[in-house]
Amino acid sequence: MKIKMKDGSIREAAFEEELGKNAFRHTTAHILAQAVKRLYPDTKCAIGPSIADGFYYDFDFAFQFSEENLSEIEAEMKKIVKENLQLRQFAADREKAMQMMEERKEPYKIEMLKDLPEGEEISFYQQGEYLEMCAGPHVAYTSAVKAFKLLSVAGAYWRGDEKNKMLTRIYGTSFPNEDMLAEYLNRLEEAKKRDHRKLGKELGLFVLLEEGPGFPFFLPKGLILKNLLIDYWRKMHAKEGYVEISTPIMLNRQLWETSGHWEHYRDKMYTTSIDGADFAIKPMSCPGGMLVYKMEPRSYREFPMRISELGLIHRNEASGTLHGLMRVRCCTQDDAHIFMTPEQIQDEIKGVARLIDEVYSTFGFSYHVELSTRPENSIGSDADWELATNGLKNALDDLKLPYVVNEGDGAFYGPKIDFHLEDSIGRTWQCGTIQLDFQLPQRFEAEYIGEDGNKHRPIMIHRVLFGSIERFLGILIEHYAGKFPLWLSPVQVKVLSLSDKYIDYAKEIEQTLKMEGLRCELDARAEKIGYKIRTARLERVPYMLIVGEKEAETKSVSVRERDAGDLGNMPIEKLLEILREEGI
RNA sequence: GCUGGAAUAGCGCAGUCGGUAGCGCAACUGAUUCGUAAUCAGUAGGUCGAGGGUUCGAGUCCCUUUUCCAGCUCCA
Repeated sequence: MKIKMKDGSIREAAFEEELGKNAFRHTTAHILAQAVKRLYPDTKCAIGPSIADGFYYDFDFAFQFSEENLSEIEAEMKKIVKENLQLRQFAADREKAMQMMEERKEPYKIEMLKDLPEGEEISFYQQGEYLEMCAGPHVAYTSAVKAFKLLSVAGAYWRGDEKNKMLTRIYGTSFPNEDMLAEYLNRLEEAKKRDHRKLGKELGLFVLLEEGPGFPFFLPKGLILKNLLIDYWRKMHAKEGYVEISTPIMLNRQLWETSGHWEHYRDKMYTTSIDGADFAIKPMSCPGGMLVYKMEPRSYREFPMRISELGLIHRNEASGTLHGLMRVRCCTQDDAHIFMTPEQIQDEIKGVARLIDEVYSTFGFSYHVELSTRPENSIGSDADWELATNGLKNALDDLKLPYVVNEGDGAFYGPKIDFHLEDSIGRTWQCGTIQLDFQLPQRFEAEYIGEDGNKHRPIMIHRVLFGSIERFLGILIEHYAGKFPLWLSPVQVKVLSLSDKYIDYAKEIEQTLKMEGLRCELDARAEKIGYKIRTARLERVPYMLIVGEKEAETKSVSVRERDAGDLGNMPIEKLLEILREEGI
């Protein structure tokens, strides 16, 4: 069973197990709140749920709270655990509940109370002197919480609305024993070593500089990766009946007015003027694709017409949201627009979903699916939205793909299916998406001649598989922890010479491998072999070839694999055979 | 954008009470010519993110600002 946690992450888990863990974490959140109230009685409490790997509690402190305060709270929490307080549940009617919360001067609880339906009994939990309005469930005694840790402090808007006051959120986690806590913290540390920003720097893949916040620079090895992903993508699309185009990154204001972007997406667009006319740099590729569609009369016989475009797009994302390659201001979307008849909708959506599954399986990614519905700031009629949303739903049902619904999270022109991937510490990122759009064809007055000889309006799908190549690459780096499969490795083989005496032979090997199309480097420094191996390993090079006297004499190489270690001595043909089998 | 933190050599970091900016790795030079995760010695490298202020004196204290980190909001 899939469970969507309050922090947005999706977990596969047995329901009872999940409930038990949640009750446990939720109780720890109560202990946290009780400790805070003891230490700083003026603090107002908001909410404190359990989340995927722990819990949080939102407070409104009467003073400037910082991480330095966490240790004194932890000390107080330990006391509460030791006191072994019982958590007693009781119900109260609305009036009584209101009275209790007013006595305790808890404005956030009062606000929540006001929103609860009339006549409903309200649940409370009491532990020692601390009273919390809460539906539960909880564990029975505070002493059950044997191991916990407060992890970080952050701001969070009251009720998740940026118009509201920002509260102070304390994150923590708890476990039934110290070993489990230590193991969790250790796992977190290990995961941080896979961070694509750290690996990107260590492996020389990309860099983000102060001169261009959110605008990544690709370094030689990173660009090899990016280009390899593109090669893979192009081959796949050629096979799937797509034609590729490329449209300008800058187009005039009128076009963006027609598409609706000027009105609905303007705050994220970079604009400029040319010869006195307004222009915008594209935040999406669809309007350009639309113009290509409209170039000449189209027939139903050409449908489904699948037009792909690796679009370089720019979006002025808010500064605080930037995150390595995962969230940038400039990226390459592996876009495609499919024009079709209404009858072709189901098959096309299913075809794209299958493609996405194929791509993600190739890299060994697991993903979850969300259906995002009509947002507030949208264009188009209710009927169109319903038709489009049902179209996506039916396709998902047909495919038997489990999904969660994300109300109001669709694009302004249509609903979408989103495919989410996880990074090394469990944050999820939207990558693939399939969007059904009735609006753009109308706005651009796109047409095709049907079987009946009359003009009709085509249906349009926008879709990406990677999402953005940058984000996908970020996920990829973390997924493999920098140890890319052979076919993706920026350097596939490194030749390590034992001393200068064998450099000529080492160069000969390097040349042979390069002629075979392998990405190969030679380490000919006057260093010991152990040191060269160490360097190559840190670079995560899949194969190391050691060449010295023995190899030069027998015209062979001694092979070391990144993980498997020594593979022994072999002729170069044998090595090539191994590499081909693995896939180059 | 919001809340809280951080910024010192290419990278990873130390720098106490405000009193001469340091360590390791990398780089460079020289020696070593070596058999599976670090050979030895030496050299060079800094407007301490930027701008202002307090002070006899600021990496250190204060203000402004930029970027980054965690989370929120938003999103591919």
